[in-house]
Amino acid sequence: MLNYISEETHPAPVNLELLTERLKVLAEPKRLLIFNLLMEGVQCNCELGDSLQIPPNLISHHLSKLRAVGLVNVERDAVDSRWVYYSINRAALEELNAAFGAFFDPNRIQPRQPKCGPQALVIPSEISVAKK
Amino acid sequence: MLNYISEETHPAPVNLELLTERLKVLAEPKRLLIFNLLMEGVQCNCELGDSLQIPPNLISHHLSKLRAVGLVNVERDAVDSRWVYYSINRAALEELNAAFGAFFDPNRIQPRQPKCGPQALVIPSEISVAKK
DNA sequence: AATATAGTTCAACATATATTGAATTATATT
DNA sequence: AATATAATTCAATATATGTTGAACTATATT
Repeated sequence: MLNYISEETHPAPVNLELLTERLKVLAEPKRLLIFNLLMEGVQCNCELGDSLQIPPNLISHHLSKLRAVGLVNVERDAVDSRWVYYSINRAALEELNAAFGAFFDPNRIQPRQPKCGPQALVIPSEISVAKK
Repeated sequence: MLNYISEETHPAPVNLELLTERLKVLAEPKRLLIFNLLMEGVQCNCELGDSLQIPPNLISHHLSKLRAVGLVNVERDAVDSRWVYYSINRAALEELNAAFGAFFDPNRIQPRQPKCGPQALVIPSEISVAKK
């Protein structure tokens, strides 16, 4: 696991570890397609596999990754418990949306503050003069 | 490259291929830290490496990935072209934000529409009755 | 009780990519 | 001209993870 050591001097507006974890899971073509189908309310393993032409064991694998980061819920059919239904975890999705929006907010972009390069030698003194 | 074949029957609200590509690049701990620093206006390879305790060649590698998907811009120092300055591509970031927000919008979540499982045998006929 | 069904788990394999150290490029300094 | 500097490129390696086929679990049906 990575040491987010720069957090001390350069704090990010969100939990970077959690954000990375979730993005990693979502940044996979087939999982994003599965996620898209779940957004539409499709839920059993079989239908996901049929729609995407992916074998059920692979669907299982990808769903378990999505579950592991809390983005997807599971539920067994009350009548016939062989069927398993998957759904989007709305709270987790809202959390993800908020975190993503906060971290990748274009308004966070700051202009260059040169601490290296030729200008770094010049500008600091100019600033200190300007301040007085 | 994956065939986004389900696009026909289950269209996503955004270009999934581009979104996956960019998320893949961002879903890496060190790159997210680099990105965070760039948001603060830090830009040369050397300072990124110093802050994050990462060798310059590895910084180069990660920056090239970020550049490859258009999220980061490059510029050489006008006075001393040995220095290279990196910055966030604001337009790309705005595009990414919009796409992410559209795809992961919690309001897109639909209730289950059973097409398989025990209830699938019952409900369709009920619907057709209800429609008449 | 035997068989069928929905789904998961497992081990083996394939593939992608992060990491490392050395070599290279291009420019600036002495 | 020789050396130093900032950064990139390259080949080799390590690591993570998607994919596959077979075995397995649990429940339902006949």
